[in-house]
Amino acid sequence: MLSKKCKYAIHALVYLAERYEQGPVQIQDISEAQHIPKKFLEAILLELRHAKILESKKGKGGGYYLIRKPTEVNLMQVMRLIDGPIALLPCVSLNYYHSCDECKNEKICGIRDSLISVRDETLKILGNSTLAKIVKRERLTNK
Amino acid sequence: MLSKKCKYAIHALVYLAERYEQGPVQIQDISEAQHIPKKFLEAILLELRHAKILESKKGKGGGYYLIRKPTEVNLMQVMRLIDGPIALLPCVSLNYYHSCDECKNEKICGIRDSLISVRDETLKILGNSTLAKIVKRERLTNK
DNA sequence: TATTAATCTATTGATTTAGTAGAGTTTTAA
DNA sequence: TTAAAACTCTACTAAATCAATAGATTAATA
Repeated sequence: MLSKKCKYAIHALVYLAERYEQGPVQIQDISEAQHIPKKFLEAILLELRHAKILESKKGKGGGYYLIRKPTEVNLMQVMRLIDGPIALLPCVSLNYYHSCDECKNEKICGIRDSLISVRDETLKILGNSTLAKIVKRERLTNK
Repeated sequence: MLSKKCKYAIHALVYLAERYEQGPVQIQDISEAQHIPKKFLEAILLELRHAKILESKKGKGGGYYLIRKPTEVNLMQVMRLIDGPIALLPCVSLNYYHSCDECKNEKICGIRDSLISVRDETLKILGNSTLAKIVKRERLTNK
């Protein structure tokens, strides 16, 4: 399961993608529109800024805005950033690999194959789910 | 990520599948072979018994054993039992569904489509990963 | 220079995870 | 019939993570 934090991050990013290149959007605005606790959202947006997905502007007329194209930000990146590994076990993770201490021999472990398949399929779908596509989908459904 | 509990459960089941129809296996035995804390394993096996995957025999010569064929127990069942939902959000879960309180309209939510795809692909793979296949895989690799 | 809005540090309560302790019950075999 | 083996059940605990809050600070702008 995704953490609430991650879900919030995704919703905030989709909201900002809808307003791409339309100037900064205030935390308050996102918070109210997406029903995310303001202070919690602050921390999330800051993290996304450190990851160079967002940039911010202080003072009057300030706020947050996307600095990457909505076609270049996907769910895989966001989930890894906020929640960490996507794989179901550390020993099949690409970005957060570490071996299972219990397993004497990883090569022989019969459950890894399945989990590697799950990981690959999941990454394929999430990597393909860009903010642009999500926004497009919402606009179509809303018609 | 799977919990340790779930990983332990899978390893214990694979161990028992290797010994299918060969009589009860003691907790102690599984615990040592798979490096699982004995008391923790006790609780896990009990849960698997309540789920009618295992049965136990008390007293001398007792232990745990599979009461379903290794071809009829798969990772999907075990993960759902021990860790709960496989889906990445409650609102796309088949067995543990509940709506997101924040989302005003689930139909419009653009991220659900991707997460439904992830869920379906994951279920397909995990549902296909039976204990029998895992045991077979380990035996082949071990050759 | 007052106001607006992000930034940063720190803390907190609730929940989950991973495990432990110990008394109780059932079964078998000597 | 009784001792030992082995599962059963209840309760507890430490540590980590999650979800959120508080408050002081800094920067930009009109």
